Amino acid sequence: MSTATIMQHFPTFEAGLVDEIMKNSEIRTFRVGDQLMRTGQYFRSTMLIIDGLVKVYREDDQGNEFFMYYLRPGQACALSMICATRQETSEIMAKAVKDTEVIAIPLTFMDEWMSKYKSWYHFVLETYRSRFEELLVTIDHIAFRAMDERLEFYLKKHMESLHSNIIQLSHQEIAEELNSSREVISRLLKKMEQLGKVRLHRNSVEIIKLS
Amino acid sequence: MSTATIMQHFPTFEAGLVDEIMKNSEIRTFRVGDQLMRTGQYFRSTMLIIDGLVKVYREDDQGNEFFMYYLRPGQACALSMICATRQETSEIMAKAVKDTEVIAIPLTFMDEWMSKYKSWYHFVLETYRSRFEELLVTIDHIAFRAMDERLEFYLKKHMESLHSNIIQLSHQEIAEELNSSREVISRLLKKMEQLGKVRLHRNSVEIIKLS
DNA sequence: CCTGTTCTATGACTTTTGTCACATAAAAAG
DNA sequence: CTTTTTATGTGACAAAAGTCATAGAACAGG
Repeated sequence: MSTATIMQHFPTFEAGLVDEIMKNSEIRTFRVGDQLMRTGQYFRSTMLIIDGLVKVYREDDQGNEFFMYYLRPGQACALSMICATRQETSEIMAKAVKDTEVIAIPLTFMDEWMSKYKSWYHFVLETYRSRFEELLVTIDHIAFRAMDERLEFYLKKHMESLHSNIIQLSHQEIAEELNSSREVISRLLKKMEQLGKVRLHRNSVEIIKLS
Repeated sequence: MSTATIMQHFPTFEAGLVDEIMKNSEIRTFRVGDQLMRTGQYFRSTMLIIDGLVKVYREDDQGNEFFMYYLRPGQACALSMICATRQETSEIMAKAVKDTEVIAIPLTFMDEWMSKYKSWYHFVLETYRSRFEELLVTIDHIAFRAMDERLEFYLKKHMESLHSNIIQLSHQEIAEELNSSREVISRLLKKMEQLGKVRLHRNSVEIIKLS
């Protein structure tokens, strides 16, 4: 790991903090599909994303995975930052959707850095705030919107995060992430295709123009 | 406001912090139904609940109110604590369901106290963590559960928070908080009554035994 | 190529939830 | 003690979403 890598993705971090990160943390790499974090697992470190893309899910007891939001380079998992004091387990699952590199920082440094580095303090609070707001938006959608709107929103988020108008997922996979069923998603996508919003291919959806 | 009042509800706060709170904050009281916070409003202070009970909602653009969680004495609104730096507006609405007293602390003290008082620092992080987890549980319910289960869970939370097995709400009001319709709630409650789980009265639901 | 597997399409049906209409019951107002 | 208002109960129906069954299309591996 180089100083430049950290500074590139976390430009607000002051020099002393960058040094400490260099000294005390390690790089971990995950391949597409790997889980960075499992439901029920104990946290040992905070992970800062420096490359790739991560999807964060909430799981229920029957193993259903509900997609909540993306983590991009320059971001971090909010939950892992705060479980420092009480040794808590993860309430969420996170999965790499591109090959991903993270900086893993042992939780023992959290409290110390919070008071020592203003930039770290602001980063942690901002991480919490932004993840909280993502959750609120997620709640909006499942509480107030019907499946067709949720699907469109899902495709839009996906497109923005992957910087691609082609979504490499089967209808089955999309259905699971929205906690719906394959047939429902197939039908809604078909309707969207007829409206010229998408084009459907095997294992992928090409986005033409969303409202 | 007395030192004792603060120490009673926030026993972890150290003496210096209690003094600062006494010096720099004011008590505000709200009657049943009053809004402590409106969607779109600017934050000017953080509010610590010392008496009463507050419900926190997410609103959509059509004015639907979706109930998320309760705030009890000893707790605080997570969002208001973190919007200190960037002057952000509220993403939520909070309403008193009992006559409520809060300590209103101007946001200008947030950063200073975070580094000065360990107990404040832990309180803020713990507030964030616990509200985050409440939101995750909320998401579980709307994503994975059907209305009958959500209704039972709603009644259970209500009962725990109000320390009463009688819920003083009309079917209409319950329906609005679950973003459902009056008829659906009436029918589900009727079914629950037949199963001996509740007894129905005008403008109230008496909880007998929930699963 | 052929063959088995996976993915998608779609009709028919069920269940759940939401809506409309109207009846009845309970409380409030006069 | 009426009248009016508000809350609840319920049947009938509509719409959305989930399930089942089945067929065909696309691909993968020999």
